[in-house]
Amino acid sequence: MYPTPRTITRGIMAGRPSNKDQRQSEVMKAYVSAVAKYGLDGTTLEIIAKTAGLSRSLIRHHLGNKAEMSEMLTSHVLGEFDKATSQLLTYLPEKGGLETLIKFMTTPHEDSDPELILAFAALTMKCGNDPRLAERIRASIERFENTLCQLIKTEYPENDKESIQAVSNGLVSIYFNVVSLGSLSFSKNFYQRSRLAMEELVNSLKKTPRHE
Amino acid sequence: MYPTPRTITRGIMAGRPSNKDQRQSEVMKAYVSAVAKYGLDGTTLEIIAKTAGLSRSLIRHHLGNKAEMSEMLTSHVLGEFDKATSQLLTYLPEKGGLETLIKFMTTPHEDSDPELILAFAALTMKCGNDPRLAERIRASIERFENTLCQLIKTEYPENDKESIQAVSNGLVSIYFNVVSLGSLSFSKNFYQRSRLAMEELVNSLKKTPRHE
DNA sequence: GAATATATTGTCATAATTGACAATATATTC
DNA sequence: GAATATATTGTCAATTATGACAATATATTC
Repeated sequence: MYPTPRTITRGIMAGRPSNKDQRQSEVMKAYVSAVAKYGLDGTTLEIIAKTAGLSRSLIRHHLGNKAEMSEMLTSHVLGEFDKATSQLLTYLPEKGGLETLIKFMTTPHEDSDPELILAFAALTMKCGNDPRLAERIRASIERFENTLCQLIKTEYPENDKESIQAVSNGLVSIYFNVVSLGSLSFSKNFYQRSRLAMEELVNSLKKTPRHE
Repeated sequence: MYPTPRTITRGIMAGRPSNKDQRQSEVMKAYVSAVAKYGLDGTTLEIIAKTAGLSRSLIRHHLGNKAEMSEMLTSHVLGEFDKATSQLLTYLPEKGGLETLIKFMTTPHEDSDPELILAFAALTMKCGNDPRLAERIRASIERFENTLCQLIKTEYPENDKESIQAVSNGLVSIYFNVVSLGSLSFSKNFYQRSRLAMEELVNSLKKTPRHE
């Protein structure tokens, strides 16, 4: 039996220090990985635990039951996606602008970025009966598109809003497509075609004559 | 107990006529619907049965166990996708060409076409550990892209292969994106942007001067 | 109507997934 | 070292998904 009830706090801080925050981020990383591989429903607590190298019970202790974990995953994925979107605006101009971004978007990666997008996609396919989730995802995608619009506007200021939005939409679509089909092991030509498509989209905009 | 063994055939055709083929196509339709809604792993035999209006046991009788059903689903989805691709080549030119196709691809549908693409996408996300499946899907997508290349070549014959392939890749990407995000209930502007992006891609090609 | 082949329904055992919580271990304050 | 708060591990019951197959119903040939 339980020796003593342990809910009485005497106002003094004592006891083993909590590592809940660290564990949560560890588990979330594993969760995203697992969802990218096995899908939202295909991901069991057992799989998450194994991926994270922790026991299932421990995960339950730190993160709650599966419903609560799903909610956390949603917030985590959308949050990370938005964070990446914001960083675009901050770091991209000094890194080489659109050209660099296109190169990045059409290069096969093995780091965690694609996993995030795949988890994002998995969430997207799950909001048929969840209008609130749909609204959140829509908002994130629109933020992404709008951020791209700003970047495009910086390099191609002469163009009207509609054209820039169309190009932005095209770039985002091709990027999502590249990531989503990443596990199909396409040849380099596939990525080459995607990159060319992005470039042709951007080239459809009016170029500003450079100062000399 | 079973009254008599029933495996002895006397060479004469008798017995209740089989409706296995019809049942299979009914179940496959329900299966695709369910996968589009609940994902590949989220789709249980129970859900399929309910969607099809049949009992789970009956489905098992006609279609086998879940592994066998999954294999059938794969063949069915890829087959239907390829069939649609072939029909493009046959019917599109007489229906108005690329312009009509772009309009079709960027119009929100509620029929079974998006469900098929969503099931296709669900399959795609499941081939991380299944190189053979990946190969089949890749082949289907490349057939789709190549078919589109032929159609583009017909209307824009002056362009080199690379440009046409890039445009084709872009159109396919945007189309997949539109369908995949279909459940997010985007505003009409979203579809408008996607359509404009497709049009700008096509307009990036050299136009052949028309005969007068 | 008898024999037969298939459709359809129903039932049961097993495995997988999960939720709840008991039990133990560890780090901290005093 | 005592008290305490948390981490970590372990166990068990409930639910669900599934496979197997028995039992019944129906349509066909003769």
